[in-house]
Amino acid sequence: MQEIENQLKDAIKNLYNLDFDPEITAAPANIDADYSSNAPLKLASVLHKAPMQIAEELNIGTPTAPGFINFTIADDALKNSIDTLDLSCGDLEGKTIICEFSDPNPFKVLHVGHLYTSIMGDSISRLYEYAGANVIRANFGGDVGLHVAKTMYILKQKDIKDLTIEDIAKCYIEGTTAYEDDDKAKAEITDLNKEIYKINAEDIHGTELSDLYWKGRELSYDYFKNFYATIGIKFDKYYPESTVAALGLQTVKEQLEKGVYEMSDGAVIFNGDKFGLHTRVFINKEGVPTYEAKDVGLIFTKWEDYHFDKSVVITGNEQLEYMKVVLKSIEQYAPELVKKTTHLTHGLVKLPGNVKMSSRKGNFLKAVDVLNMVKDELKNEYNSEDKKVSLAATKYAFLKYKMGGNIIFDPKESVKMTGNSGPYLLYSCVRAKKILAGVENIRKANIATNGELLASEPHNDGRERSGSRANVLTPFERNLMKKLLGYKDVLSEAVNEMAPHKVANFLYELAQEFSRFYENCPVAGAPEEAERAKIVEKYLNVMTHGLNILGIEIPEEM
RNA sequence: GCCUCCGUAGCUCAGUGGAUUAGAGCACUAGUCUUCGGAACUAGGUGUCGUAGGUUCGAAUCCUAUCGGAGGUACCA
Repeated sequence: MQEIENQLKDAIKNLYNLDFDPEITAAPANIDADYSSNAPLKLASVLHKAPMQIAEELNIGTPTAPGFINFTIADDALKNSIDTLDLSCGDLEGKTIICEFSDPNPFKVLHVGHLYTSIMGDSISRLYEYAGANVIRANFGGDVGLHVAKTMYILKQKDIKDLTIEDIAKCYIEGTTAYEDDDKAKAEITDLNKEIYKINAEDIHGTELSDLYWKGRELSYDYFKNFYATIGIKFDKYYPESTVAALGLQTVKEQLEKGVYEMSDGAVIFNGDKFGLHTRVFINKEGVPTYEAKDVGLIFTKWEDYHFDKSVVITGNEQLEYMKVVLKSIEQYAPELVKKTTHLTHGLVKLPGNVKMSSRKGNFLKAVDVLNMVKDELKNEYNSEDKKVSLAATKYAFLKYKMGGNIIFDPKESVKMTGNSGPYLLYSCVRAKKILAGVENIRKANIATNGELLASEPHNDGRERSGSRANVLTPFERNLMKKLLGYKDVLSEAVNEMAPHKVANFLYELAQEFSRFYENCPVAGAPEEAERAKIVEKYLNVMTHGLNILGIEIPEEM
């Protein structure tokens, strides 16, 4: 494929003295060719010639109306390309990329949205690692703030001996209700909020309130770490909001004097209206830094810690314009940091019927609920408790979607393990492994009966020898091989666009090709055993590689 | 009101300048199996690509308008 591109490029250069990067794509299934280029159509307006004329003048491949050039690749060339298929990529070698995602708040439970962003963020991190970057997975969360005060307000009224995360979750819902419905509670929670800031900032221990706070905080972080471990994700760095709040506060105050931020109604704001954005509060009239100021502190802290080449922040869509305001304000005094920062957003996870989940109201799906539903399905339908399979099903169910739009998570549908699903991919890999094991067994049996030398000869069962079968690959073999050759392009697209779903969808299509090959092309013991085994091996390499980018491991059996 | 994103098959989604016929999965129907494991394969689609204009040799894809949905819109995150 690369050779075709180079040949075409040279032909264009020689004939028209033009530097042009032709696009080569896989030909559509109903066309009798393997690859195709639309270069003549693209060149038509530049050269002021009819596309077909250009296609013919180039004298390469097969010119086809209205101006495509089609290419058919010979079996030997195809085999050679498969043999030399190289998956390595060093585009981001030496770069440091900090990837922030998941961002759960202590004193709250992890819901399905956290599961989604965690899986997505990890996969994007893996894409960068594949490209050679040093990736730091960062996790930012509010260990101080109103939500903590709301939870603590209820928590301190109760006499709980062994505090659990469920207690905390329940108290948060009660606290939010009290805050919204009861003015007296609201005032107390506001005071409590300031008190908690103080406990945190001055590291106060020994009082009833501070002990409860530190206990709850520790419990939350342990709970997060345990959960991430069960889904196979590890963060390199936790940034509790309290650790960046001071720097944020200080920075905003400094820039207030320089006129970037302004006072309004007793609060420090950034007037985004000037930039076509909206205005937001960075320090509220109580003197407490809001999330905005903390994000200012965070970006500078990240820079001090890592001197990153790129900083990716993944959050929900609802923070899109919020983040624009924050970044626009920072751009006024640290434009180089903003230039290195990319904000990626994902949609909400909703229940069928477009029901929005709300942790404040308590009608939501917890992250662990989703894992359990998948586990139950696997147990009930396939009598299996394989953790790799249930995790693959969960991860793939989220990763196959393009990031950005809302996801409708139907618990019944999303746990299915047929069709375009993680287990389907794994199943094809397990089959591929069985094939290779079968081939190996035959080889061993041959050694036992014929000795090492004879057995190393190509397998011969009286029919044609495999070496004599050049240029008669079946369509099933050809399709699978061509698909395999398309993997690298998909990978580089996925890296550039930070789009794991492209890898996911490619792997599914690849697995479909493999299944067709599997149904139609026997390997072990067949005359074509040697070259087919090579294809299967390559398939397994590519699948292992791609699934690794999705954070999915292949089991031995299933 | 203003800003951002989305609208593709009954449902959930890919495709975002290129191929006479816009693709997958789910669901539904009918087949394939003494198999290298059936979590599989094959066959079955009357889709106003939200609507209307425009740009282009060519538009689901780009532009404009419009309708519908979601999110945001100063002291939550």
